[in-house]
Amino acid sequence: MTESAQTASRQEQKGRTRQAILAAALELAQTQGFAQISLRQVARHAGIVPTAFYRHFDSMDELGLALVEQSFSTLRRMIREAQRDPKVFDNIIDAAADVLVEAVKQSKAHFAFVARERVGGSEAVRRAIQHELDLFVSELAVVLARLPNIETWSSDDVQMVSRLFVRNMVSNAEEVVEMPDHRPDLEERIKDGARRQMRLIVIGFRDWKS
Amino acid sequence: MTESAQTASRQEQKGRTRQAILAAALELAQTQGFAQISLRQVARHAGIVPTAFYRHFDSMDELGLALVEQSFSTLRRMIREAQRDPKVFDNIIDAAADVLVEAVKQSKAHFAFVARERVGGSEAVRRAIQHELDLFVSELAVVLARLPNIETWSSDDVQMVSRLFVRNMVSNAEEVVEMPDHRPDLEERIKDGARRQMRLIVIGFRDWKS
DNA sequence: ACTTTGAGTGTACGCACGTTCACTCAAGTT
DNA sequence: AACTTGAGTGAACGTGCGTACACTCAAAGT
Repeated sequence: MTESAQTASRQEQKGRTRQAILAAALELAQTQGFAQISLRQVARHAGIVPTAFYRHFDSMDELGLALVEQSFSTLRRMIREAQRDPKVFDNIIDAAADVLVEAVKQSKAHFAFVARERVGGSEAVRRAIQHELDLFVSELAVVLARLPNIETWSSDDVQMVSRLFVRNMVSNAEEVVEMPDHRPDLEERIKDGARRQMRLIVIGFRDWKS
Repeated sequence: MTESAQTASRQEQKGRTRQAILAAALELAQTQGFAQISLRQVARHAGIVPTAFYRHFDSMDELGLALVEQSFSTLRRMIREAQRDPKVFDNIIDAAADVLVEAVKQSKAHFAFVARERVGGSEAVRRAIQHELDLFVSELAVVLARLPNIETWSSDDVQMVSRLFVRNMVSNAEEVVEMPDHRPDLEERIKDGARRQMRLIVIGFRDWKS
């Protein structure tokens, strides 16, 4: 990449190339899975020479970790925005199902990456994703604990419900990822399934405690 | 492998080598994931020369499919045996949790393979696993439908509960797989979690239908 | 006793890979 | 205007890969 845009402060350009690498890796990972793509493929797709890759990441593993970070920061932003919506208090379940499907649709590639590499990736990437998911369970527990009905539960119980929610989120995200594009019927089905499952968890939990 | 055992009818020997290849692939897949191991690695580990591999499988993909088949036939055998145990009728939930943990512990490698390649594998392997899991949902639905309490439910409802059970089974299998060896405390925790989750599903479902 | 069959061997090939190294040349600094 | 910095280049290396091909040599078939 001798040139790339006329707007080019040095660090701007570096950031742009970095993003190009991330985007290239994410796209390639879609079809073959991140674990099986090569440094040279990524470089080629990003329009740089293999050795230039090292100016941005020490190894493919570090690229993977950067993608994990990017994926979860996207997710966190969406959750934070959704929390501002007052309907969350009325009906957390429907809101969560909507957010889930919307979020996954909007950044399918990131979710696909996380879903795949969570179990299929390298040791380092797998650990990073598991750590982020654990964090996410705790964060969601905090949100849930503030909800009517739930605010009286013990924090252990809230934690477990949160874990079940996240587990279900992962499962449903996998389904949305595998879903062919432009099939609103399937999408509605998955949303509906997610809603039912979450309701199930809440109801089952409530009744079983009594 | 010029020789391997003195008992050697030709097809016996071929079968033995085939098993050696399958075992080698399964073991290697444990650490790195099946998708990233090479034909040559498998051959080396199985004690044959790379070209001999082709006498048994046309490609690594076909080897993967064979492993899928092997994994699920192991699982099916265990389920079939467990069904003969009368306690299944009294308490399908505890029985299922026991079977799950026992089965996964006993053939950890196969479960690890399935859990990983279900999302991380090649297109062909992924599809094969998904297909087997779909089959399994239907088979389990048949078993469930015969159970007291459940026998009055609609078949759609039974199918959905079955799907949730299987989804949970996959999640818990993943956990057992990641579990370090010789930690009966963790094992009991996972079993307990699985039991609670299944109870949750059943209770939630029953109460919500009413 | 002979021929046929086919699992396993050994060599050799072209290819993509990760990484090294010395380089260019524009942006940023003095 | 001269100097420094560092993102991107391009050639070269050693390695492991999948696969082709000609082979050996016992078991199985006649």
